Parts: sequence; C-alpha cells; structure tokens
Amino acid sequence: MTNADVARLLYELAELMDLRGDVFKRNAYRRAARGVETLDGDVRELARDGRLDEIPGVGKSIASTIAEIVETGTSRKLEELRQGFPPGLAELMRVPDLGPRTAVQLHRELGVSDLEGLKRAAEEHRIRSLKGFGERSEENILRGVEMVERLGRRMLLGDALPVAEAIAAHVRAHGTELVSVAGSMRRMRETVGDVDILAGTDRPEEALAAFVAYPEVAEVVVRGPTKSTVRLADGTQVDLRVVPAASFGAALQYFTGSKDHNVRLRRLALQKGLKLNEYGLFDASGANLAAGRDEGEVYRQLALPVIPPELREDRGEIEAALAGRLPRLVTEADIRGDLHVHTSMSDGRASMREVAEAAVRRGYEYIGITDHSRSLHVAHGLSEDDLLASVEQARQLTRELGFPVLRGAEVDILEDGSLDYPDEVLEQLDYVIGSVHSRFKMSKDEMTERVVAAMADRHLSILGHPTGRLLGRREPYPIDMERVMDEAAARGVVLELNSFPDRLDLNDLHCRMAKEHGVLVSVDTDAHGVEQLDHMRLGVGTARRGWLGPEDVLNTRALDEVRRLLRR
DNA sequence: GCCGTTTTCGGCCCGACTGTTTTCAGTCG
Repeated sequence: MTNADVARLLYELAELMDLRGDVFKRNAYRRAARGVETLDGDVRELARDGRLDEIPGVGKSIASTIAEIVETGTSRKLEELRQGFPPGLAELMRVPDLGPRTAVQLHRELGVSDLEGLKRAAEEHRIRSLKGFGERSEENILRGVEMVERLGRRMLLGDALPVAEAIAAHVRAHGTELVSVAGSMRRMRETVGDVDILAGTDRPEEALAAFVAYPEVAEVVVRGPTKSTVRLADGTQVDLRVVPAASFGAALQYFTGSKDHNVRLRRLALQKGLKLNEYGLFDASGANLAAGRDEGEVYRQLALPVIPPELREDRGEIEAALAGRLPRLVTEADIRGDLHVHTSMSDGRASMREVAEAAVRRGYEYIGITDHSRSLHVAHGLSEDDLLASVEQARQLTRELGFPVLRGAEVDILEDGSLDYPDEVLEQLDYVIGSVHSRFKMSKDEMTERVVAAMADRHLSILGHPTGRLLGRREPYPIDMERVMDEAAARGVVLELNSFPDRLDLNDLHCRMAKEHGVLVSVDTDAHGVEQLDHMRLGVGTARRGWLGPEDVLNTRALDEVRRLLRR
C-alpha cells in the first residue's frame, strides 16, 4: 500500500459519495485523497505512529479508514458502498452533462450500469420517456457516449500545445490583441481533455470570425455570440471563449483553473469580504478591484504573490503563497544543456555534428550525446568499438566547434541490475544514463532490486525515465519510488525527467518527491531528431508542476559543476 | 466528513447555461 494506492481508494470513496448524492462528503474524501497524494513521507509510517490526522483534510473518521486500508488493503465502508452501485456506474459520469444524479436515475429506472448499456438505452429511445428528459437530451447523451468512446484517451500536452498556440497566434494576427491558451494546457498538465483558448476584446465578432476561419478547421460545432467550438481535421476539438477586454485578466485566472485552486481562491476572497468571479474581484460596495488585462492583479489584490499556472492545483500553493514561501520555479531560460540525445549512430536521425550545431543555435553551453547500448538491438545499440570510436569523435567536435560535446551513453540496466558495457568501456565515457528497456513485467520487489543494484554501480550517474511509462500505451513498471529516491539521495545519483511527450517521467508528483529527498533532477529531452530538442519546454513545465527551482535541476549548472556532479 | 480571527455546529465557491419545464434541477468549468 503506497501513498498512491491509498489515495486511489479515497478517490473511489469520493466517487461513491458523489453517487450517493453527498457532495460535501465527496469533497471531504477528495481533499483527503489529495492530502495523501502530496504527502512528504510514507502514509504507512503515519498510520503506525497514529499521526494520520496531521494530513490536511484527514480527520478522525478518514484517519481510521486509512488505517484500515493500510492494514487490510481495503475498508469495510468502501466494500459496503461498492455493493450499492455497479462498478461501471462511475464511468457514466464521463459523459458530458451527465452527473451523479442522472447516473443514479438511469440506473434505478432503466437498469443502466455502464457506458455500453447507456448507449443501448439511448439508441432504443428508452431515455426520452423518463421524467426530466426529452428527445434532445437523449440525442445529447448518445453523442456524449460516442465522444467518450472516441476520445477515451486524452490528448498529449505535446500534441495539444502547438495546435493551441498556432490558433491563438492566428486570432491575434486578425486584430484581437488579448489571446491566451487557458485550461489545463496552461497549467502544463501532461495530458489535456480539451483545448481552451481565451480572447479579451470588445469586438467579439472579429475574434470569432477569425477563429472559425482558421485553415485547419474542418467543422464548426458551435458558433455563439461569445463562444465557439470547432473540430480540426485531425479530430481535435477547440473552444474559443470571448470576454470583454475589461474582464480578460479575471477571466484568464478563472479559465486557467484548476477548479480546486479557484475554489480555494474564492474562499480566501470571501474571508476578506471580497467576491471573486470570472468578471473580477469585487469589494463589498461592488467596485471591481481586479479584472483588466493583467491576471496577476487578482492575486495581488488578494495580498498574494502571483501563483504560476503550473502550481494551481490546490497542492499547497495557496498556503505557500500566504506564507511567502512560493518557490522560484525553474524556467527554460535556466537550462544550459541537454544531457539525453540520440544520434543516427543508434536510433536517432541527426548526426552528432547536427545535434551539436542545433544545441549551439539554442544557446546551450553544452550537449550530451547518449546513444543506446549494445543489448538494445531494436534501437541499433552501439558495439563497444563503435562507442569508443565515437568518444574520440566527440572530442574532435568539441575542439572544432569550441562547444563542449559530452560523450555519454544510455546504457541498458540488464535483468540482474548490471550495466550493458564492461567497466573499462564505461570509464571512457563522460557519464552514463542507466535505463530499463526490457523485462517490464517483473514484480515490484524484483524491479526495485534491479534498479537499486544498478544505482550501486558508481558508473551510473543518471537514472533514465525512472518508471518507464508511456502515456496511453504502457503503465509504469512497478517500482518502489521511495526506495529509489532514498538510494539516489544516499549515492548522489541524479534522476531524469525525460521530456518526451508520452513519457514525462519523472512525473510532477515524483519531482516534488525528489526535491523533498534532496535528489537532483536532470531535465532532458531524449531527442531522436534536432526538432525534438524543443520538447525541453514540456519537461520544464512538468518540473515546474513539481515545484522544482533551478537549484533542484542538474542541467541549470555550468559545465564544470555538471561534470563534478556526474562523477560520483 | 472536515473545520474554526464569523469557531464545536453549521456551513462547505460561484455564475451561467441547458433542457425541460411553468419555476428549476442538474451540470459544468
């Protein structure tokens, strides 16, 4: 039972409370789940010491539930509630406009218990005859089910962001000055459900006309006076909302979310006798204190520092802001080099020279080349001889370009935890990233031992993509991350934050965990072509979501210090 | 179920929209 396991069951309890119609208990369980999720230490330890109620959002009742979960793997309350609802009922709520009340009603009156059943009921026109429903809502539900089926997978941030920014730029180029991406994308969440763009103008018609005329638009789904939804050729759905220019700042704050962050902010406003909504921050007399072009004014008028969008998840950022302890977050400008890049020697597309020249163009101070090791045949892993020859090549290139090209390698961590080259080869390299690329289905204990054994090898400087997940394609392999972090801290191993769009591994919560363990994180792209060096922004966004400052990141340092830190 | 410079009970964020209704409940962001 890890913290994440306990949090998952608490979230399930919240969902079941929702179905029971108790939104206050739902919120209480959610808050507690978040508290466990973002906990510094091990929930099991707190349970042992009877200190569970120190977790924010955990009181007497939930503390005893957690204790029971830690001990038995479940709780009687949870099992009881599960009896009350079929397991598929919660998924009904993924359909737009279908909340807990409707889910329960559909179950009670039509026996609908999952998405499949809901679709059948809609197709057989059994829904329209229910009280409170009509033909329209039935069609709506059917469309919603189909969308959930089609878009069951959320979009990757790396796919959605360039699309949204191109459309925002298009609208801006057609006479609307205030345009911004909003929503979870602005918070740099690893996946986004829908693409939200916000415009502030007193000529909404102009902005909306430009929006629907964007060349990639395949279909205009909704075209209202202040909001429009379009579908692009690739199926991506994009929303543009237009607000008066005088409300842009407050609206941007509002539409950036998260919902939980906004709830906290509004409560804070209330305590100060103010009222916050998407039109502004109002005092008791109804005067608007903060609504204009500057979103930061909302925070300043609440006597808070401006909280960066990436932190707005109600994971303690408001408390930190109130206490003046918001971290200074790492930015892309702080990054001085990329330490995980492949070349055409293994499975990359660019030569070492092309990579180095691209790094110079990006303004980096150094670059690290890390091709695959010999066992990874599918990726053309390098033989010992080829690798050693390329070490000399890197030295030459360094001299020629006057730009440091480090020769490392992404070396497979083999099944027994050993590294995929002999010591005398590893010693010739500037550094080694150790990664798991095989045998993902080991038990948690076995995988943890394997990785910990590799970390004990002093040649390993960086642990690559530490959980091995591929968003939407492969679950992380089971591994005891607490243990890995402890080992990393003790041995001076750096953990990678791999910026590849479907990896982002470490994730945001792991970054925060690393910071708390005093473990350095290396934010790298794993680029297989020079254009992929741009993925750095996704990694930096994830690092920022994990509260990392420049001091927490290896490759914000000058080359001399990086070299020193890579030598263990 | 939690929590407390409105405090141990009674709140718990807020406004808009939608589809179905004659006055509003449910959902969303």
